[in-house]
Amino acid sequence: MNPNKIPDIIVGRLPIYLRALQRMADRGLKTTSSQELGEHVGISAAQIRKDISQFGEFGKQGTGYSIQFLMDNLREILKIDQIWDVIVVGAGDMGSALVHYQGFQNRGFRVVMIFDSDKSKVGKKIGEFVVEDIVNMLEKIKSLNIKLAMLTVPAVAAQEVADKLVVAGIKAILNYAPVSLNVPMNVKVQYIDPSVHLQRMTYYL
Amino acid sequence: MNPNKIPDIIVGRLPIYLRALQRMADRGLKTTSSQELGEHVGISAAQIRKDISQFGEFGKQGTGYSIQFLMDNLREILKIDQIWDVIVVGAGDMGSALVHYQGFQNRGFRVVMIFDSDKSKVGKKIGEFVVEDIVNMLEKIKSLNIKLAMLTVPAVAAQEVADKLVVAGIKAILNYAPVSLNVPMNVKVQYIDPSVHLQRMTYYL
DNA sequence: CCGTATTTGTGTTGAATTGCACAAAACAAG
DNA sequence: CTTGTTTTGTGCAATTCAACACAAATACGG
Ligand SMILES: NC(=O)c1ccc[n+]([C@@H]2O[C@H](COP(=O)([O-])OP(=O)(O)OC[C@H]3O[C@@H](n4cnc5c(N)ncnc54)[C@H](O)[C@@H]3O)[C@@H](O)[C@H]2O)c1
Ligand SMILES: NC(=O)c1ccc[n+]([C@@H]2O[C@H](COP(=O)([O-])OP(=O)(O)OC[C@H]3O[C@@H](n4cnc5c(N)ncnc54)[C@H](O)[C@@H]3O)[C@@H](O)[C@H]2O)c1
Repeated sequence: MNPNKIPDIIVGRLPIYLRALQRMADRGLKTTSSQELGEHVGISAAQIRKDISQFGEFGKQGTGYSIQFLMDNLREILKIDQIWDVIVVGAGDMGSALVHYQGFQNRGFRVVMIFDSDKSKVGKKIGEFVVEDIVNMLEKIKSLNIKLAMLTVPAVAAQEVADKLVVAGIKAILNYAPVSLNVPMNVKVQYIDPSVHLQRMTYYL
Repeated sequence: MNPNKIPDIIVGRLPIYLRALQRMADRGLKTTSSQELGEHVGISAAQIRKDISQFGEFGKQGTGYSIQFLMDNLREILKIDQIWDVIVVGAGDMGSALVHYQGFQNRGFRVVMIFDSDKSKVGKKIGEFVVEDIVNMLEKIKSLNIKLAMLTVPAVAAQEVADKLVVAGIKAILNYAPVSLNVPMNVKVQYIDPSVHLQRMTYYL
């Protein structure tokens, strides 16, 4: 693997490539080209080739890429050649949907626990999980050595809970609360806010 | 308003600024500065000033920005100085969560209908809505002149449903299905896929 | 085995984006 | 009114990102 610093923007596209490759593999295809992959994901062939070539030479001239081989390598690059345990914090509608969601399987993740502060929810079952009390969260995260969390608490509680997650050793937060989080530089945050996403499109209407 | 073409990347940051401003307004603040706003959203003050100045002069030297005034202008720029009707397609866990979600209020959107193809779901209530049959979707979208849709069907059905949405006149799709969509250039798509977002962070672990 | 078609990886160029720095405006205090 | 402080808007420089274009490698048909 190349020791050079890879731009975030390139890393951000790799999961998109991987997702498209997985769909091709599901349809029984064995090889593809930067051209074909580009048509699927809406990115130029040249850019795809350049992105992939940052990490090594995975294609064959004249033939293109072996889908399986490229997927294996992308998974390794993204460190999802393993299953990451993820916790959910906030056992409301969104937290429940995520716990029920079967789509993390085969994508590198597994929900292992869900936490809430509401005593009337603690102990209740959601899918196969029992809602855990947030007061035990730090201890559980540490003992299970969990690095990833999805945050589905109300906006007003999000920063406070994020602080707890950081203290517990969480290194990446997928934040569903509609608020920007303040975390140390070594902790990554990604945001999902449907209002923001919709607002990015209404400008063009 | 400046007639110049504004880069997508700038438009994409405006909703983030707006969200932070709304939170400041909720806390009773009246003015802010590019410096302060930047600390909240994790973007440099210079960049915020340059982004905002693409659309006009909304600040006062020495004082900063009136939060209310800047919010009003950002809403107008993003065309959310109105309420957009949005439909949900796919009445599963995610579709239900979106229908129940109160967070679209005050952000420019209102869910008005939810569709599904499963006859056993059609007619059932989800929140205050009755699930509509997807066979009536084209007609309903056209008669209500709806431009926005959130797509929460399984990946295998997503492209087919997206095609129907395009035919019906939908101009912006928020796609929750883990697949890239192929749509005409005049239709915008935004993607929400928690696996992709998580995969963008594991690289750095 | 040869000629044609395909497709990668990459050096180079060009475009887009960000960062820097400061004049000019606004305000507050005395 | 003057002086000192704050903060915007923006020209310019630096950096980052994307597009182009092509040599080199491979496959294939005959
Ligand atoms: N439901 C959606 O479709 C949707 C969509 C987009 C974003 N969101 C956002 O996701 C978050 C959750 O949404 P929701 O609809 O599930 O809300 P919800 O109110 O149904 O659930 C929030 C849960 O968080 C728990 N909680 C509150 N404070 C907590 C704390 N300090 N520690 C631990 N748990 C705490 C509550 O007890 C509740 O169970 C919100 O920020 C919301 O804005 C939701
Ligand atoms: N649940 C989650 O937390 C979650 C998270 C991320 C992404 N997603 C994605 O969102 C989508 C929906 O997820 P879900 O958990 O709600 O799934 P789900 O299976 O619970 O719901 C899907 C719904 O779509 C309906 N449907 C199927 N084909 C249809 C068609 N052609 N036209 C109209 N409706 C159709 C089904 O009847 C079902 O009601 C999936 O693509 C999933 O990958 C879900």
